[in-house]
Amino acid sequence: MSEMPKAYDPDAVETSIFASWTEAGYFGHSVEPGMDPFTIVIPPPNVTGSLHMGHALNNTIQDVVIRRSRMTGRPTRWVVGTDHAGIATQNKVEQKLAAEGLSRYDVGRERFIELCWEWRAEHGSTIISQLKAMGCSCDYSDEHFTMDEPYQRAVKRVFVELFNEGLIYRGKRIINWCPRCATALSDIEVEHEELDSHLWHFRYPLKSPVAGCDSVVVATTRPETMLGDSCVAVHPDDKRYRDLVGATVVLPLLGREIPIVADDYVDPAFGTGAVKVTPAHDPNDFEIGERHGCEKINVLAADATITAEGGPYEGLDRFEARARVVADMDAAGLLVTVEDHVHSVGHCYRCRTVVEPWLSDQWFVDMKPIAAPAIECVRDGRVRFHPERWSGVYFHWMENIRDWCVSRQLWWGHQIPVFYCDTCGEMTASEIDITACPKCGGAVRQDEDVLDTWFSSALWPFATLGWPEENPDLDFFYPTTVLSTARDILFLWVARMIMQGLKFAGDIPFSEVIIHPTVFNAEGKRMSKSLGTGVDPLDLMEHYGADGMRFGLMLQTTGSQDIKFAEEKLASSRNFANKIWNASRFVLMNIDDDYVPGPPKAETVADRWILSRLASLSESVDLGLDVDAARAAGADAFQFGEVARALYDFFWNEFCDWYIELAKGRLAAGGEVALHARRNLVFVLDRALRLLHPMMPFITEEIWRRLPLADDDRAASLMIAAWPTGLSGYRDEDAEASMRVLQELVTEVRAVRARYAVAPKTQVSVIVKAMGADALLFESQRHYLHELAGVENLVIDAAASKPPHAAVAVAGGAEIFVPLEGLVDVGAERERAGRDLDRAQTDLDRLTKKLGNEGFLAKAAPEVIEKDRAKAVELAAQVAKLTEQIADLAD
RNA sequence: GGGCGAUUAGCUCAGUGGGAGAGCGCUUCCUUCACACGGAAGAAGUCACAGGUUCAAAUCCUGUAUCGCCCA
Repeated sequence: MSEMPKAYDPDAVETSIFASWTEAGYFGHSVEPGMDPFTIVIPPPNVTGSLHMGHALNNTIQDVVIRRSRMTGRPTRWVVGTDHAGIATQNKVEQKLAAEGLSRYDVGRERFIELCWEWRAEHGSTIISQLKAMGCSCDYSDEHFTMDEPYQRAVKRVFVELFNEGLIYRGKRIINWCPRCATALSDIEVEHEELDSHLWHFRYPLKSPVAGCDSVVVATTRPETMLGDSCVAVHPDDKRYRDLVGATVVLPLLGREIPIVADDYVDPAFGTGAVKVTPAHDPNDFEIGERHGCEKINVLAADATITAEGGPYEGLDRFEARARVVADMDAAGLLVTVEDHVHSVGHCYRCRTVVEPWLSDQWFVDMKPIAAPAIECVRDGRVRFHPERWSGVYFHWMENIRDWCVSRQLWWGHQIPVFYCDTCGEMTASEIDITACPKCGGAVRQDEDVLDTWFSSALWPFATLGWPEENPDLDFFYPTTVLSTARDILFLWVARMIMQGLKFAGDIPFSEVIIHPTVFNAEGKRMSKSLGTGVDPLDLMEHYGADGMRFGLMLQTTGSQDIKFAEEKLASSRNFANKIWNASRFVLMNIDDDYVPGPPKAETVADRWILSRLASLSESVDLGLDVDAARAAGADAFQFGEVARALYDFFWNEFCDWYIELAKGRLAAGGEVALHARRNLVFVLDRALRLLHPMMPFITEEIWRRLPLADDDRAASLMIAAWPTGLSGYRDEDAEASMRVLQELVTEVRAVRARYAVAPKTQVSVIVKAMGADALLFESQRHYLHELAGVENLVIDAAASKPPHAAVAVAGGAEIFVPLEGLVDVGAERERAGRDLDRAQTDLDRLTKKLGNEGFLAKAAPEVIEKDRAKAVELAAQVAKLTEQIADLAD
């Protein structure tokens, strides 16, 4: 066995360990009838993407739960792949063309799509290789892409079935138009932002005065849209305008004559109570226009310049047009006033351009019928959110769901499988491309638009398993088990997968949905590459190792919905890895070739204690990671932060700080004593490494392979070794209580040494005044005081009294005297003992009062009362001892 | 306007009814044969604020303030 270096070097092990896992085929999957599979589909990262902190967190979470499941022996499968990301990919390729002075129209649709595939071949595996660097145990032999040929068939099948059922329709509606991307967006792809703007009040003259009134004042936040006004609306009950309903307004600047109508939608309290109505450029105005039969005048072109309808403003950009309209109204004396106004402006979620509500022909999915079963499956608990409160957010959206605009004016994506006949006008949806109209045989042309990328990603959990073909994989692995994702795609993706899974795969797509926290930077701002506020996970892995980054993220993954990224947690995680490395190194250095593996043997208080703590750790890890264990205990699962802390505390504060130190003496003793100490160390280390492996796969694997284990415990890799079970028999409350007393004694003696700066090598004498169980415990474990506190001469005596020139302390029920000839500062000792006394007295007073409270005694749980009584007795004894010590120190 | 979350040590955050905790930072000491990416000891908090429930509140309820997110 090779010597272990003095410090853990992630670079030296990660690549080779990962290669060994790959070569051994551990990432693969197999159908094992009769077994309960554990499946995850990865949220497919954009093919244009590279790993960011959100990916790093989310994929660590998935790897943690899937590695644990694999170790429990369940057949596991982690489906990996990428999303074709319509807008983002198209942008990349267009940018490349632009560098050559070309647009997509110059190369044509067919060539452009070829270029997209080329781009994907060249760049599309970046993020997959980054997942490998993180150690993610995805099945890389089974990689999917949302534009794969079989996937395209699934998308077409879904579209055609929805079409034939009448759940997909085409219509002229107001949609959200991104002028930069030149495509429609669905409602939830628009991000609203409050902006400081103005409310402009315009005077619109009447054609002829009515009841002495010759004009009406309207207020608007988008002045340029007045070019498309086709009526003015007032509330029917608004007395101010009652006489004007039916009158005609002459639209300034253009001279168009438009009516004044009465409509309930108008809020009399907003602005002037009269609103200009632009049916082609506002969804509410569209409704008003429909009700009153007004013209829909489209004054914006696809690139957000003014159309010919805008008369003299034709060709101007929308913001330029706004300025000109305002200026011209002002010049005409029709600008009444300008108020400051904050309003919510929609931006494209891909490019941040201000979107325009715009009238155009688009395809929509009628959502209400497919939403109902998707609401039900969460309501009845078949699908559960973690944390549970996200189900409320889901319900709210699903219950108010609106039709989904699924057409996009892009080239890269799933082209809508609808064919129009130029001869008879028939519209046919077909899974296979057709060239002739099935009705009249005339020539057909396919709809030019593509589907929303989310339309295809909604099929991810079953399309990746081979749907719509019936096959064993789909039967066995669907529904999947866990879906882990960020909250920002709860509606865009998660809800739609649930709806489509139920509708097309006949079952929920997954049962557990983990909504993980969002990672913000240290200032609490969104991480953004363009703003330079991001942190690159690859840099972090370079500094802290993959395990350090993973564990550091897990430490920060608490119930909170935000993480303010704390890099120092990664530093402590790297240090933690090094600590484990060195503890393991110590254990292995103390094992020679003659060592015979064997079961652990709880010979000493320390052995019983560490085994009990190990059992407790095992339970905590299961509770935090296993959904069934958590549910049985009435808790929510997926408590990654708590699990990470439990592992950290066990390894560092219990195994390293105490157990290894306690074992040193026995190792030195040789013979049977040393043999059992070694076996215990190896056993505890083995089980603890298994528990840690899902979070820190590399270092645990590297160490574990070096452990001299019995054949029963061996496996070719820790990755496929058995998950620890059956440790609960090691629980031992007595050993834990004894250990607490011993630790207290050691700590008190160390504190005395530190107080008087006793040199580390100098041994001290200690007199302990103790009786009963404490005395027996100290007697049996007296060597520990020597090993851990440098105590050479320990006297345990129930009748001891304080020698002169001694430092004093109390631990549990025992009094401690440390004679330090010529060193002791009596004043300092008194001060110290006085502080201890104050603290003990305060606690005792509080408890005495509590125990004297009738209400407490009558209503509190008996074990709580008992615990407080025992504590009060101990405190009373301490108070007496400290009082006595202080009196002695007065001499 | 509606909903959700947060407010605990200098910083980042755990802790959901019964003794205020961790990591980092800080102070003192120590390179002792696993580890200085280390060890030992220590200082440090009005648990945002105000009411309420309870024998008992950081924890449950109500309200307020501040910050963040989502929806309309």
